[in-house]
Amino acid sequence: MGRRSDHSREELQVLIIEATLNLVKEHGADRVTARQIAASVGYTPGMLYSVFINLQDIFLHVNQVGLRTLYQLCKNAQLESDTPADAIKAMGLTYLRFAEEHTHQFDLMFARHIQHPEVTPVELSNQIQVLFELIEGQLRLLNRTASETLLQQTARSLWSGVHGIAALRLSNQLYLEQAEADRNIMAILVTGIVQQWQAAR
Amino acid sequence: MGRRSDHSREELQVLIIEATLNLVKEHGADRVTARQIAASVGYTPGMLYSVFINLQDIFLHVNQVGLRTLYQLCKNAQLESDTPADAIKAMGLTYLRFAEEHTHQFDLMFARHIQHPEVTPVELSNQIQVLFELIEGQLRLLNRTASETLLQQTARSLWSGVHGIAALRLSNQLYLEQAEADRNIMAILVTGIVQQWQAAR
DNA sequence: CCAATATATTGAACGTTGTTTAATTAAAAT
DNA sequence: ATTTTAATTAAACAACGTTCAATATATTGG
Repeated sequence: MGRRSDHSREELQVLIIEATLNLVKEHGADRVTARQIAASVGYTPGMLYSVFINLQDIFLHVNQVGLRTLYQLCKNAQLESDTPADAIKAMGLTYLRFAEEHTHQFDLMFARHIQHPEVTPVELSNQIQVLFELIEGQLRLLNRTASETLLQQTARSLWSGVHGIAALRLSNQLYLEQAEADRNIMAILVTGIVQQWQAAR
Repeated sequence: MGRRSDHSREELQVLIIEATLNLVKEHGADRVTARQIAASVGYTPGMLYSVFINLQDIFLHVNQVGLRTLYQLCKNAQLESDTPADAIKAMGLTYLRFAEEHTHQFDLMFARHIQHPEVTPVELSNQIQVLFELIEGQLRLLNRTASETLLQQTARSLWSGVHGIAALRLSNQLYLEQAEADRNIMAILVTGIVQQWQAAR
């Protein structure tokens, strides 16, 4: 048709990202096609490439939205908690819930090689580091003398642990029939690591 | 050409699986195509579908090989260890090393929705459960009174934790410059959980 | 030993996919 | 009103997984 300008470049960007997010949530990233995205914003596939570099670039932006959401959820969970240890458990629970309720989105965010680039863009890596800092902050409240290095490693140990539970849970590789098994496993992991951290000097 | 019978059905199966494993190791599963596999065993793509259902079926068989390898490596690591706690750490290290040395293969095995079916076939799930039992065996040596439920959950907490570290490590999402950071993080995780398990009743 | 049957393998096709680009068409500028 | 500019499209490309009729070779029966 030629120039339509129903939407500005920025509006188009937001439109595409939101449409893609919805499609991902419904069908999973690996079933979302450029033609689907284009159709759902009322344009042709070619247009997408005047706003983004390629599909991967679109998914990257979708993941930014996801990380922002996850951060807000963790932040809220933390604010509603009484003690630092509770805050950490609450964030873990939030993480598990997010993975469960937004499975496809979670997959896109963390499953390697599903549309992931060789190097994570700085905007994304910054957002992840901010999430780490949320845990580090709570940990520091529990132990003011331990080294910064140990603090960072402990935070990553917690984060990785919870992430692993979420990942295996989603692919049904925990092999425990009990309901809430993942919650219990998380509690074991978190309390074990936190106790050790509190005793560290 | 028609009937060639250079190889029996079973030979062909093994040939295809091995060829695919090599291609996966080199390029990653998402870059491996049916045409590549066929070419590397000296046949045309159509033939693959007389031996396997589809590409996903081939990858599933490749993963069986991977799990067998991983099991053997863990078993060896365990046998070379003096104490149960050491054995668990050694298996964790083995896991991290496997993920690092066979990144693409590891991705295919554990990254959700990279050619994964809705339900994991029983042969695969059995192999994973056997891996769990390796940890459970060592844990039991450290505490003979705690309940079976807690034992299973603790084993999964350890396994998930190590898995999470490997997964985040591979996608460069640990954000620690220090060499061997993943090893340290693993040590923190394992000792924390194991200590708690030893104290449990 | 040759003809008939059975079957392993192919070759070509189908419907998709992501991406590129020339052509088009409408808005903006003159 | 005409020219310029640029947003959008339509069509094409190569590559993908998969299917299936055609084919060529083994195996069988006479």
